[in-house]
Amino acid sequence: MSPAPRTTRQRTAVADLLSRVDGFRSAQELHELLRREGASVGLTTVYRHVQALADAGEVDVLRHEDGEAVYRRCASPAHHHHLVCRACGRSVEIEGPAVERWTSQVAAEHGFTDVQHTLEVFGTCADCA
Amino acid sequence: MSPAPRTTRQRTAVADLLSRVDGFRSAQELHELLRREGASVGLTTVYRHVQALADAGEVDVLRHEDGEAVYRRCASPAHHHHLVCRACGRSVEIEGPAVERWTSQVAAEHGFTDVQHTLEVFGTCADCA
DNA sequence: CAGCAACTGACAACCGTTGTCAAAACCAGG
DNA sequence: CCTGGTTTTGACAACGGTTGTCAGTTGCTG
Ligand SMILES: [Zn+2]
Ligand SMILES: [Zn+2]
Ligand SMILES: [Zn+2]
Ligand SMILES: [Zn+2]
Repeated sequence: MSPAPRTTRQRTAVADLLSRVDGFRSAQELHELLRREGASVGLTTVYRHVQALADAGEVDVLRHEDGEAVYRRCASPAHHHHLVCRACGRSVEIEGPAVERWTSQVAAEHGFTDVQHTLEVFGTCADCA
Repeated sequence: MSPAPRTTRQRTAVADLLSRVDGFRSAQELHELLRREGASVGLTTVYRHVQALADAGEVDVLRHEDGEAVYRRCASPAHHHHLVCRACGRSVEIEGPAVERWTSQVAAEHGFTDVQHTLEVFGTCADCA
């Protein structure tokens, strides 16, 4: 089984930052924020931790239109989706039981198995409008 | 205004291939398929046409988990989503009026404007299972 | 206080994609 | 048909986000 990860200054710094920040941020943005705070962490290391957290399900990942991955620590550990501001990245966790039902139903109708889905809603938030 | 694009061998080859192929394919896959058919087209040119078709709304684009863009000529010009096979790329166009209503409603509730959404369903199709 | 395994980070490599630009192909107008 | 200009093409280089490398550092355990 996987060995427990060590608690290093860098790991803590990345995890803490993700807890403090509101909205989805790219690895490079997080790297830059850390550098400004003085708690400098190598870019490679930021990538590693951010991915480890994603694998552990502690942060959510989604992709910008250009393919860049952005990360966010969400309040809910349960399956949910996001309403994301295009301008500032701020986001709201949303749930839609009806959508969940619909996706698995339509997939079954077409004989698909191992079904997953991605659903994100993008817009401009009130502050950015 | 934009000048009408010329009908060249390459443009026709890419458009035809997209019409014949069932499922989402990357620019590189399309390039390779064309090369095998003998109708060789430069990779750069494939990228250009595939993007032009996407801009014109004639093909749908979505992104694989790793960020690679894949393209497909869909039967319906109207807004729709996809049920995509992870293994072979084959896909079915799906519509969910309820989902459309739900997304705009929840976005409005949170004061978001200019709302768009992405929704794709991934699974393993019957043939690939 | 070892001593070893895990972690770090500067750097290079990777890969999909986009920019460049000279050569080739289209398409009027003559 | 030619011919001139405009568009298109494609080999190649550059780009940007991400991942691999590996020697040096750091936590942790015994
Ligand atoms: Zn905003
Ligand atoms: Zn869901
Ligand atoms: Zn399949
Ligand atoms: Zn929709």
